[in-house]
Amino acid sequence: MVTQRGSNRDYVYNTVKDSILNMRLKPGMLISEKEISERLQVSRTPTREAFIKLAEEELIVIYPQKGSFVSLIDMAQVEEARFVRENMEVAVLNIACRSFSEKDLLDLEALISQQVIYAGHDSYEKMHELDEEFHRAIFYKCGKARTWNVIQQMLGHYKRFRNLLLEVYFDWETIILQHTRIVEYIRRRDFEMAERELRIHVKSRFEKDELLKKYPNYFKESAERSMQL
Amino acid sequence: MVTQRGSNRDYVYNTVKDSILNMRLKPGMLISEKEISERLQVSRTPTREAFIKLAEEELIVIYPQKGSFVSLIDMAQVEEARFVRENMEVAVLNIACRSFSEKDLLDLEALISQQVIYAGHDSYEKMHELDEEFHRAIFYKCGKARTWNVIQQMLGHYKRFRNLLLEVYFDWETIILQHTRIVEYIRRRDFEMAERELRIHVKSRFEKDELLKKYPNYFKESAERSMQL
DNA sequence: ACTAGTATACTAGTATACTAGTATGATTTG
DNA sequence: CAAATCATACTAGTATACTAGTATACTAGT
Repeated sequence: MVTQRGSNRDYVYNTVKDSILNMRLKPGMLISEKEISERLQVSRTPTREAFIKLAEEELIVIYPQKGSFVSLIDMAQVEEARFVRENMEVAVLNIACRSFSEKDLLDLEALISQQVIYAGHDSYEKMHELDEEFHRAIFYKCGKARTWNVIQQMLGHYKRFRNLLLEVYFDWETIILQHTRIVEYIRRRDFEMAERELRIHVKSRFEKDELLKKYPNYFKESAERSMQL
Repeated sequence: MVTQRGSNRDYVYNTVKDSILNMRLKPGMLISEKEISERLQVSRTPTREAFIKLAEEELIVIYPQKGSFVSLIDMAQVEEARFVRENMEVAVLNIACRSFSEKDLLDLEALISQQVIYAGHDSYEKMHELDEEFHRAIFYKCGKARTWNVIQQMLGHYKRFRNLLLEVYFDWETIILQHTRIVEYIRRRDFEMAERELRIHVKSRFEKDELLKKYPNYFKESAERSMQL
C-alpha cells in the first residue's frame, strides 16, 4: 500500500479514519476541526474537507456550531454493510471461478501464507491488513476496483465492530482455513461451494452480547438506552 | 423528493449533478469553481466542497491550477455500475419476496400506474424519475437505504449512458412491463422468476454503437482515439 | 515569419477572517 | 440557596485572501 501523503485533505482523512477504525479515537469522543488541524499541522480547510468525507461515511457526526463526535457503532449499519459485502463478494466470486489464472491463485495463496506467519505472532493489526488485502485482491483481479472502493465507504461501523470482536475472540485459524478453502474452490471452478464457504466466512462471529458488555458506551442503542435511565 | 436547499454545499452539488446527469453540462465541458460559484451566487468554499464530492463520484475531473471538466462517459464504469446494481437489486429482491406486505406491493403498483400515465405523454424526465423511484422504493422497504445511497455514487456514468440511450431508443413500454412482472413475482413470492426478470431488465438495451456514432465526443475511448489521429 | 523569453491572467489548494448558533460560567435577583 | 439573566468562549459554515502551478498573450531577436 502506498503511504505517500498526497494532498493535506487526503492526509487528514487517512490519519483520522485509521484512528477511528483502530479505536484510538473511540466511539463517542469529541473531536474538532481546530484540534485536529493543530495536531496535524495543517489549516482548517483541508481538515474540514476531510471531516465532510468522514461524515458522509458516518464515521463522525457533525453538529453545526457545537462539535463533531466519533460516531457510536450502529449495529443496523454493521448488518447492512455485512449484507452488501456478502452479496458483492459472492458476485465477484462467480467471476473469479470462471476467470482466475494460475498466477491469480498463487497471489492469493501467497497472502494466505503471510497470514499463517503473522497469526503465529498474534499480530492483530497485520492480520487485519492481510485479511483485507485478500478480499481486495479478488475484487481487483476481477476488474472491480471501483466496486471495492465504494463498498469500503460503508464498512466503517462493520470494521470497528469486527476489530473489537477479534480482540475479544481471536480466531484467525478459522479465518485462514476459510480463505484456504475459498481459494481451493476457485481453483476447482466450483462456484457453488465457494459461495457457500464465503457466506459462512462473512457471517461468522457475529455475537455481540459479549462486546456490548465489555464496551457498552461504544454502541448506539446501548449508549442511548443508558442515557435514558 | 424533498427539494429544500439544505446547505450551500448540498445546493451546489445537487444542482451541478442534475445538470451533468441530464446532459445540460455535457461530457468534456470545462467548468470552474469560480464560474459556478458566481452563477449560483454562493462563495467558492461550498462550491469547492461540492466539486470534491463530484470528483469522488468521477462525474468531474479536477486538474489542479488548470481547471475542472465534466468527465467523459467511461463504458468500463457503466459496465461495473451495472454489475453492482444488478447484484444488489437481486439481493434485495430476495428479501422483498420474503417480506413485502400488501401495502408495499400496492405502493409499487401505484408507481407503475404513474409510469403508464407519463409514458403516454412522452415525458422522459418524469419517467426517469419514476423508474428510479420504483427501484429506490424496493431498497428502502427492504431496510437497505444506505445501500441504495452508496450505489448511487457510482451510477453517474451509467445514468448518463442510459439517459442518452433512452433518448435514442425510447422503450418505456418494455420497462413498464418488466416492472409489472417483477412486482407480480414478488407478490407470488417467486424469487427465482423475479431474479430472472430483473436480470433481463438491468441488462436490456445496452447497444452503444448507435450512441457512439451520434455522440462520439461524449465517450472516453472514442474521444481519446479521435485525439490520437 | 518564427522562436524564445517574459509578463500577465487564469486556475485549484490552502490559510485565515468573519458570522451565527450553542454551551458554559459568572453575576444578579428573588 | 435556587433560578434567571448576561457575558464569554467555544463551535461549524461561509467568505475572502494568499500561494503556487499552468496557460496564454506580448515582446524582442533572428
